[in-house]
Amino acid sequence: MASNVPEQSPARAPLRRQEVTERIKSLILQNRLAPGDPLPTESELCETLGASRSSVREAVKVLSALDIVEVRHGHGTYVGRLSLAALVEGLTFRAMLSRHDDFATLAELVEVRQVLERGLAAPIIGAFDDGQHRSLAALVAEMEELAERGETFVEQDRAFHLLLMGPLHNRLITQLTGAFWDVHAIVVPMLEASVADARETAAAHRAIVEAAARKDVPGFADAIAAHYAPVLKHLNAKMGTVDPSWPPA
Amino acid sequence: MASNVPEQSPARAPLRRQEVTERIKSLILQNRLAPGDPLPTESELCETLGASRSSVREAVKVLSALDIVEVRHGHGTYVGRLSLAALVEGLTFRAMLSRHDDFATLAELVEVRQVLERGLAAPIIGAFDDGQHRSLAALVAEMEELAERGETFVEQDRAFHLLLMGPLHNRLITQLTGAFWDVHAIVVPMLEASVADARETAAAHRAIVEAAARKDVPGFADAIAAHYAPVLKHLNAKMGTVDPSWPPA
DNA sequence: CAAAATTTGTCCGTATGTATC
DNA sequence: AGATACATACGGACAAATTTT
Repeated sequence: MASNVPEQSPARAPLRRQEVTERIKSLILQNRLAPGDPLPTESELCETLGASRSSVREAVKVLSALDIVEVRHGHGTYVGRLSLAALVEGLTFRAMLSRHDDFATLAELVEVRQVLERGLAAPIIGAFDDGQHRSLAALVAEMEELAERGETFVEQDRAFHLLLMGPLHNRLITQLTGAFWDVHAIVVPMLEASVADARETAAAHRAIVEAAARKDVPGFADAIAAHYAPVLKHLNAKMGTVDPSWPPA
Repeated sequence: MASNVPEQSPARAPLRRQEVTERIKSLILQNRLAPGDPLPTESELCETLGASRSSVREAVKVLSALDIVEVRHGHGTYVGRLSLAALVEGLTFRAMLSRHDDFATLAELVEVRQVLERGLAAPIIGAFDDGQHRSLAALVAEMEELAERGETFVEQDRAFHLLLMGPLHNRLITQLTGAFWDVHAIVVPMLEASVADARETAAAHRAIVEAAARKDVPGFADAIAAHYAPVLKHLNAKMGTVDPSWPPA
């Protein structure tokens, strides 16, 4: 059960690409660069680091996948936004791969989202103010309007949950919320697991806002649970379901 | 090689590497491969996908960074373990980059860990049984023994928190716990932010186990809070601290 | 508008290191 | 130890995208 830290059996020659990767990271750290700051060009990195262009490029691509670096074709290489894009891509792939047997991965994801929001009930309500109330109420109104017309409201839904977390001033929580939501939004349509009734979902969001406005912590937690309950029920009901017609060519 | 179809305006030709990346992912999905299953060799992928080695290699490196693919030098390419290694690397880098100004990133990380464990108090206690009690108590005993000798116990600490989450049967929660813990363990030593007193930490873990054994949900949540409180206090106290002597050459 | 300069993207050929039989 | 299969690394050439002149 060793954690994923150095493994040094027979001191093996470190791979060239790995060396370059680490040195680029050090370059950013030691120069205290910020997202958007320019990095040396490929050829400059080749000279500085004494590596071929192939090695440098592969290293840059790895860092690009982690959003530590951002590459713009014909323009240059820059420090990345350090987002959780890699988490989204990894979890999305995992969910799609496990989908054939069951929907366990997706259900686990929903559980985590629920734990985060329920566990943060007290601080969320503590920081709940009028401005936030108005913004959330407006989003819910949009949801209800769209639901009545038989339309969906993915954008409003995402904004709602992010806005709920915003006042906590914890960027990691906000980004995790967004990341988990993104995975869900990407995977669910591919499962053809039609979402719950839109009106029901809109009503659940309204209940969350109202509980928060009442400063009712247990009520808020219950409203969160009620919001996720139909999703979890639906996923658990589809366990074992297989759609052999997907993915298409 | 002139394009007989002049691509006009917004529809930009997708990059070769991106195409290859997607097709390798599709290859895994459509063939329902599992972690450890072998993938075609580089040259085979070049033929199948009609791309050069460079493009294939860069694509494979990206997938390797996400642990969707695993490359063993001189052996072959295989489906990866789909771990959260990319999350660990990304968060670690972010924490080290933000360290110059403050310890906000690390503090946010600790908050998330706390929310997860506190929010899961009820299900954890619901699934708490004798075997788990013995395992956790044994770990705590080791901690106390090591603390008395003035030693640390990172391995026992990591195992403790993973064991706490184990019975929930939610792999995502378990992996997130491990990932967050890893980031913390990697970053903290680099900050020279000396950890709290080992005996105090061991005692906090014992309090958690005892509350769980009593089936005392609020007591468990309080014990979790008491466990993280000194860490958060310490991080907040160091806000703005800068150690110009790091990193070394 | 057009050409040039800069930078990343792609391809090829070759040589080397590594693991397995 | 040798042979084979595979990934790693290098260098050069040209294509594509972007900005500047």
